[in-house]
Amino acid sequence: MKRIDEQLQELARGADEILPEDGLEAKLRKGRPLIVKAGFDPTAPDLHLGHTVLINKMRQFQQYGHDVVFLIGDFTGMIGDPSGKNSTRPPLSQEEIAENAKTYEAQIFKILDPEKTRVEFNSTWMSKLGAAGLIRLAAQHTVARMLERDDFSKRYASGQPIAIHEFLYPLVQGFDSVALKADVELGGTDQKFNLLVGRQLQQSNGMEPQIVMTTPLLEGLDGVNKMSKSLGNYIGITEPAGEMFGKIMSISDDLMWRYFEVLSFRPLSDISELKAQVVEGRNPRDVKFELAEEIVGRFHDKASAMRERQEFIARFQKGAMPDEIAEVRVASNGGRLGIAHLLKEAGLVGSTSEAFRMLQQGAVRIDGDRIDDRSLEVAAGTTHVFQVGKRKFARVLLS
RNA sequence: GGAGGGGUACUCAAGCGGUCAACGAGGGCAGACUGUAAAUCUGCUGGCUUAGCCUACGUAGGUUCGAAUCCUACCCCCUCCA
Repeated sequence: MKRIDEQLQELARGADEILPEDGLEAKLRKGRPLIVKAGFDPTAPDLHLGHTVLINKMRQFQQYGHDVVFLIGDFTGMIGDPSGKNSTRPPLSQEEIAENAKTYEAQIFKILDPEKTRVEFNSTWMSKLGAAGLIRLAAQHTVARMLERDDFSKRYASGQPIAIHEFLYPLVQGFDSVALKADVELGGTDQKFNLLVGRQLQQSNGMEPQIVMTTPLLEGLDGVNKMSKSLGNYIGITEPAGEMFGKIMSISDDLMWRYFEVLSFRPLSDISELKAQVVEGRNPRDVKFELAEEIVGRFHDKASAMRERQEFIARFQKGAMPDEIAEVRVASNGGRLGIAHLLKEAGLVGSTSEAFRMLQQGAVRIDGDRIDDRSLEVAAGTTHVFQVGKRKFARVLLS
């Protein structure tokens, strides 16, 4: 096991809060592998880089030799984390849960070591607990403490309903820590309350309370809002290599350092070195290349990461066409086809109206030559590369 | 149960009989500049058999030469009182 102060420094990296502050060091000094728990929702996982901040943290613990538990909250899933929606989710079937767990594994094992990761389901112990056990559990916490949760107190103050079962969510999550004898629990900043309930329940059960570590919500591509699917500012970890590379390259220089901190596996010392190089005049773009290559390499492989880098240079620095352009067959009706319709049929624009707009704005190129003639017709039997904007290409065979 | 307010394009939000495919802001897209950065500037942002048509302002009707704007009914949201 590595030296404790080195562990501490890297483990604290990018973490939002560690509670209590000096608790982690005390735990590490025990000199045994710690049980590190992080819980996940059992609904169909479609992870993006924002989610991986937490998983990366799990990986770090794993690398330092700790016992990392990937906990799938199949029991808690029935409750649904309180959000004011005030509805109980229909429980997922055994099959669905198993399937979602597999999907999780396929995604998280790009980061975590499958050999060293314990995957658990909280229904294992929760379904054995029974009604009596649940009542005993509920007896260990008070309404006043529940209402400390920001979400609850706001709703209570403004007269919004809080269903009783919503109180069970933090309790069950906390009980998971009791059942697993967790030393550390990781979660997003929004989980802070739930994580702290775990501490309290462990104490009630005569255990030493776990350390709570929260990871920040990662900013999305726009650098302002949290990365989320609904805002469209995300990088999904199953995205194609080219997409992923391009998206990382499109982030601002400032944001790049943030991503380095929480997404890169490189030690902090490397990152300080890179920062120093940029101050000395190194082009930040080249540093960004390194980040993009590392991330793409993680979720695909080294070879495709390098390929995407070459592709990127050729395409955007030298203005070349991409190597691989999707081929599309488009049927003309009677030997010719108007440019607007061709672009629509080829899927480069959403409507003919949009095609006309793009033409007007000078966004359309045929074989690299800009065209703005909206009445242009293309003869059948020809093949050309059509381009709309900087990134949409199609090789169109007009028949 | 009673009283009032409101539903407009991706979002927020003007308009309250014609000049409204609908002000403005955000977002998005495109162009310029670049490092496909960021910032900035400019334009666009319903559809089509594209320079003219068609469909759109909660839903369905009605009044009118003409309605997002007026009337009726219905649906849905919010606030206050009980």
